[in-house]
Amino acid sequence: MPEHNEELKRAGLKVTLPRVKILDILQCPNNQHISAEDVYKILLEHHEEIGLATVYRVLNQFDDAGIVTRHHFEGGKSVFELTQKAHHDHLVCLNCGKVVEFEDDVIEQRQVDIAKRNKIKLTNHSLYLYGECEDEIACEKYRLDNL
Amino acid sequence: MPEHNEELKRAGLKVTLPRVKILDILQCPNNQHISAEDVYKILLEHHEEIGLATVYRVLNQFDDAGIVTRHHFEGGKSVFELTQKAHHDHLVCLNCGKVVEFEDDVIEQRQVDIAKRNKIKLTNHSLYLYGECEDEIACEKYRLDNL
DNA sequence: AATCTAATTGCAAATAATTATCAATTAGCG
DNA sequence: CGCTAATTGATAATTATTTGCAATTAGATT
Repeated sequence: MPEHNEELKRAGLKVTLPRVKILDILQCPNNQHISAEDVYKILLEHHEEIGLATVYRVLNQFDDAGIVTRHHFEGGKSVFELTQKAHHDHLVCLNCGKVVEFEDDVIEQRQVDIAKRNKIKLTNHSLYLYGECEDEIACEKYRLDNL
Repeated sequence: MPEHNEELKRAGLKVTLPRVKILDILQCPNNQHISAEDVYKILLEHHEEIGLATVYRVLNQFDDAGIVTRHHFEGGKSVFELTQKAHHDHLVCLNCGKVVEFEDDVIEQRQVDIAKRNKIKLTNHSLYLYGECEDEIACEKYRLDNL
């Protein structure tokens, strides 16, 4: 927990209950790639009286501070994940919602080359692969577990 | 124009004024990668009395029929482009909004491999590169021209 | 060409995701 | 401990998009 305090202070943010709780939730392996709405739902389940507006505000502050990374998966709403040390991209199952992270140096390098060739200084990129789990039974189980 | 009629009929859609006008707009080189709102604005400029809801509905029908492809660039709103024969990805300048299309067979192939390795049947993907034009003068000019 | 019917449209109201307002509360420096 | 700016909660506002429904219309059928 004290590591949370440090992270927040480093970002110039006061250590408040909403921020610490939200970091706790983001840290949980089940909650990688989670939407603001879902963070809010989990807070409710934990009987934390934190407003949805605060969740949005805090996630935006975390994004600005680089603590979380925002993604726009298909489906309209933003999802957030704790910023990892290493860059990676995402593979998403459209049936069960499972997200697999991957990194591919060849793809990364070709992106840089393409940008250079077009005389554009690359600032960031998003690569999302969408598909369906080949193991349908495991897929359905995952979907139900994360209803 | 008759080519529009054929395209619509093939999709099982009646040939109506809104649909033809919207296809006209999408076809214009200036309007590749255009939002529903912007299609609507152009219709207004052309004094076409077509409602915004109709624009959304038609674009969705075109998307379902494969006539257009929907993209989620950064910034929240969907943009549409006429579906091209060949798949391609996009490079977007965050200053002027210019969109460059590119295709890279190596990247495509690696995506397929990554999906296979993770036992997910790839259905589609989105790859967007974001950056800033290196030629700032041309960039600013482009931005102003497309205010 | 007149008729018919299901598809289409326009408008306005409804949703969904997110942001802004503002008064009340609070972290943490002095 | 007191102060002040940062933070929060509740609610209203915004933005992007969809939906309900009555009126209109494309195009198949007489």
